[in-house]
Amino acid sequence: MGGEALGCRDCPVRDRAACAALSPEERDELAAAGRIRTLARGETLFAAGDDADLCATLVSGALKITAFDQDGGERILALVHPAGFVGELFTPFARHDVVALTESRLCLFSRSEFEAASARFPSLGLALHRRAQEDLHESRALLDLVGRRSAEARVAGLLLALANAASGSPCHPARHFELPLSRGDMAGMLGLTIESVSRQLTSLERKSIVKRDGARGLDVLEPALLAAAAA
Amino acid sequence: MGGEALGCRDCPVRDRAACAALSPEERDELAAAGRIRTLARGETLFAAGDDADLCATLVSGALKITAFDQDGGERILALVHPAGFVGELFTPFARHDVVALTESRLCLFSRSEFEAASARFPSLGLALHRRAQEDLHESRALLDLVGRRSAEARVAGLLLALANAASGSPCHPARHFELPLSRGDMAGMLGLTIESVSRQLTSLERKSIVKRDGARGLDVLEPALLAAAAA
DNA sequence: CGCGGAGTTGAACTGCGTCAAGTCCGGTGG
DNA sequence: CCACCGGACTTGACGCAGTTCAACTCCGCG
Repeated sequence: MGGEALGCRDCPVRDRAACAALSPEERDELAAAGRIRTLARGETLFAAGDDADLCATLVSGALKITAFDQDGGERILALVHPAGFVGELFTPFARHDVVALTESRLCLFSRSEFEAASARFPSLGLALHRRAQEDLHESRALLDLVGRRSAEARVAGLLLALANAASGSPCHPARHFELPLSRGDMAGMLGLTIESVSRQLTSLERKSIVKRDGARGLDVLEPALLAAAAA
Repeated sequence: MGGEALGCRDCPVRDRAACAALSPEERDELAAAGRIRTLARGETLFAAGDDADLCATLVSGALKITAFDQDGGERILALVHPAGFVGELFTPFARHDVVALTESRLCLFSRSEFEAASARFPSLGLALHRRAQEDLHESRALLDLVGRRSAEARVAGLLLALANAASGSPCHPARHFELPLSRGDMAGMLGLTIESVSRQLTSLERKSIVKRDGARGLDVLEPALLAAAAA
């Protein structure tokens, strides 16, 4: 529960997160209500069914939002990247688990305080609304990726999305990056098995489209072919 | 482009739609900016790439939000039920097609006027935010349904969702209703083929869980078994 | 009456899941 | 330092659920 005070001045997401919509004075006021928390890889922020009394913006690292199908299989519904926001603002209980994929730093608020702030500062509420809309589009993009596409297309599409997220700029993929997801996580996102993901990776490697570098590193050798495979 | 004036007093969704958050005077003011439009089955409200200068709440009928994979296959990303809201508030272009599944009545606004109104009336902006959050949850629920579940579970889950939507109350399914979706639409939502959907329907019927009544009618004989099949 | 679109059904094919080894790697302890 | 272990990942063989392809039925409509 490491609760330090907030240092907004050198926050890496200070002008992309929801709070970037605030004036410096307003932000200071909000910061007084929040605190920093660090999550180790695999640690869960909150679980489905918990009181939804927390919310947070992600400062660094990566989170997953997961559900479980009756037989215990994990389904990943969304990834959260830095500057992303998590927490239920309108429902009494959390609907899904939120778990750190890598060591992560969060800017944590009590939900009631955050709601009060977004009522007081309309620009904050608007920024959150915009963010919810983006989450919706990402969710639909994932839906599109997972529905009725071959295993190769799904894996290629996910790698492309991760490469785009890894390079700061959203439209050209990073040439080299570390996968934040285990094979099991990828399988859970794509609705495949671990084995299928692994096979598709080796297949993409045999075609010289990507190259694995250790368990988690990845080189994108042919971005165009990767995009084509994702079609 | 049938543009009548708005008659909010006897609007069937007057206390469930976003505008229900407004006071009567505020609503009158908003209504002055909007107009009613009727869409025939199959007619499209706007298409991906269009300027996003329109938004609307659905008064009656049903819409689908669709994308197309390269080879022309249709993927349905979401359904819109009465009181639902469509339109991009934060992006310059529409991302997806929006098409009427059945004859539908919409309450139509220009986007700029609607944005102005939601800036002027914070409760309207908040109601839209809440609605976006609900859409997000629905999208994730669909993601969960479509990922790694058997064809039977997907069809059963969709029928259950449609039955719940058809009964006004969201938690007990209607015993009899008309499917707003064609087989092709269902297949497009679930990531299956038309043939698979058809087979699963006959299978559910053989198990006496549902009963088809003409091309579109459906009786839910055993809600509990249907829910079990959707697990 | 004949046409066309939507739906159903059947038979054969195939991509992915399942199961079962096997490999790689980091950590722990002798 | 090496030996051993366990977890994450890879690879192979096989079976099956769902796709594909191809009739065929049903029904509304000109």
